[in-house]
Amino acid sequence: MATLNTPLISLPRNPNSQDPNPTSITVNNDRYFANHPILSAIEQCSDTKQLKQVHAQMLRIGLFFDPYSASKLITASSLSPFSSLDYAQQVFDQIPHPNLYTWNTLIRAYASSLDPNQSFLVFLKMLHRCPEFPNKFTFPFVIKAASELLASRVGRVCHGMGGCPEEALELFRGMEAENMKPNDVTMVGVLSACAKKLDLEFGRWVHSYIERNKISLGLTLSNAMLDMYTKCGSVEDAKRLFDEMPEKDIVSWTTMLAGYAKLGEYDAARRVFDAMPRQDIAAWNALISAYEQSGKPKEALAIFHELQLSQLAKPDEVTLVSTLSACSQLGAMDLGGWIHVYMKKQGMKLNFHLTTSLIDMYSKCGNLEKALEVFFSVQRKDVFVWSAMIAGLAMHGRGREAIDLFLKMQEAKVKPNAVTFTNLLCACSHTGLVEEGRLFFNQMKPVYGIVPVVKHYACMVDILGRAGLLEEAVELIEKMPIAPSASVWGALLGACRIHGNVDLAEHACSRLLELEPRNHGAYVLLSNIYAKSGKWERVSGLRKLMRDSGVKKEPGGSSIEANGIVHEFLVGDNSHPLSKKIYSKLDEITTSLKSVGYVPDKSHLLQLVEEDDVKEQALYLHSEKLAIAFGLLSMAHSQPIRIVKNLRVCGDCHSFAKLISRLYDREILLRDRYRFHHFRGGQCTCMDYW
DNA sequence: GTAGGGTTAG
Repeated sequence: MATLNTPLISLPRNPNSQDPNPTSITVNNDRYFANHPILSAIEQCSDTKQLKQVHAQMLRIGLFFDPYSASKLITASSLSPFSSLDYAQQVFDQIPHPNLYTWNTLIRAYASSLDPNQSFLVFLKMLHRCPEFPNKFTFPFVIKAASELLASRVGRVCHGMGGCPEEALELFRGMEAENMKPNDVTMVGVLSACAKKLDLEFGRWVHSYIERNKISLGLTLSNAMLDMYTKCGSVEDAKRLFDEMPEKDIVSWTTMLAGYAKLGEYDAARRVFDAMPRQDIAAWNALISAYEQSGKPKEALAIFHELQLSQLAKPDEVTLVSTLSACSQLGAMDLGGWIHVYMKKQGMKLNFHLTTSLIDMYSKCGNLEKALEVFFSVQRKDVFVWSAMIAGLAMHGRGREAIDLFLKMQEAKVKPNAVTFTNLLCACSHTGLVEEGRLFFNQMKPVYGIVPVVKHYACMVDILGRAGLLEEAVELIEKMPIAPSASVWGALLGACRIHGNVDLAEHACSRLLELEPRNHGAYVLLSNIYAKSGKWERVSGLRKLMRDSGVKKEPGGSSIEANGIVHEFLVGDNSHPLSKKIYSKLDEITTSLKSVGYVPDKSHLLQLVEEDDVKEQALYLHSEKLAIAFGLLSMAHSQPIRIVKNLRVCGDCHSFAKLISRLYDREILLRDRYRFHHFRGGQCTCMDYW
């Protein structure tokens, strides 16, 4: 055994000598000592006595505290012809902090023993004591023989846990450790959990596991696997499986359809839709929701209309949730309201999803009172319902009420989540509630157990920055435990615009552009700041920079719903059939506004427009002005003018709208990228704080 | 028994 005396040069410190706490030097690199000569000596042992000698040697020179080496010892003591599980357990118990590899080895040892159920106990201990999560090596070791009875029980539990994929997967792992052979029903639950966790690697492993264990791949299990592949982002794997399936049903087709649609491959999705033997409502819903969720609300509504015309299927709750969401995005309140009436006529009961969508739709379409009506009309409310209502109040600048609602939510014992806090902080920001914002932000972790993520920091920077507390905002950014995102710098930049801080703006802008070089919003904001302080040469420098780097300003657009039809206007748009009338109406408005002292604020107009175009300023009329003029032309006086804009409203359009609301005695509801502006009698609900 | 389509967000 001369090799046993080989000095252990490669060990950084001797763990077995003076160190009172040998655990501290456990090497985490499993293969660090893979070539140590002692390890081959282990393999040469032919009885327990020899093995014990090697063990002693390993302890003496410290090699034992290397997890990989210790595992070799466990393997030898448990799996060799002279195996002794008791001894293997002893060896294991000497390891101060066994790592995943070591645990796996012991589980494997028990799984191969006469009493495989023991491996389940070891597995439970591992879940309790091992800081690492079980991995794919944990399972193959422990699956030997099992009881079908228990397997199906666990299968059901897995299914019951469809809200908690994590636990379902853990159960599967636990089940394997208990030596229960999973059947196809179990695997459906496991795949469904994979799909929810978006774990492709594990999903692929489960696939091969199913094949290796000859679990019957029936229609349902195949469908579950299709779903796993599409959800985990591999539509290729799904397609391959789909083509191989001897039997397909409507679920298989819909799964493929949804897979393509979610990837934005709408043509492929449509081909699947048209090719399937029959389109039930789920298939329609898959198309509608894919469009709605990828910011294509018009396309979503077009499909909804097609569905109604075809009468091939009846809209259900899911259809209406997606369609309402499309209405929210567009500000299409007539259609949204129609859906609400339709639901009542159908006798549909409001579930949480529908309630949330209705509140969101009414809020985003500008009818906050109606949103509140829905909110108070339902008895039971979940965190989505509460959060949507808080968001609604927030975007309408009713921060105090949002906070009140947040407090009521706790009386109702509904636990707020991260989104609730985003909405709440948003409410504080729009209403300038600095103290409250600070308080809630600081309470998140200690009181509610919610760790602030970057979005919450962005809100907080926004709250502080808007209020002019730029130093405190910068301090917060510097102290952030996570890397500030573009939105954090964006919030700071926005604050610099309000408070005219050019130096800080330049800093924030450059940090933002480091993260998102093509963020045109950053250029526009900085340009606004330069323009406001009269630094025109810097404005043109910025313009050149944008041109050279090929960054284009996102064109502003506004939409307005009149008599059930959504009309869209782009900046300088003259494509509307009533364009001529709209422009002459605008002339008329401008003249009358000027007579009461309106002075167009050109700094917003000039900002990033090419020199030559500036001469044709009329071509660059902001879209909200066109939409307002159209609203005045085509809507009854009693009707408020509701406009949705894709960008933030500029100062000039803001004062323009205020004046119109007084001069023409019209209510104007303008939703911009960040919030609502509710103009009435020459005032705006944002109190000019936006 | 199990599988497809859904809600709040700087």
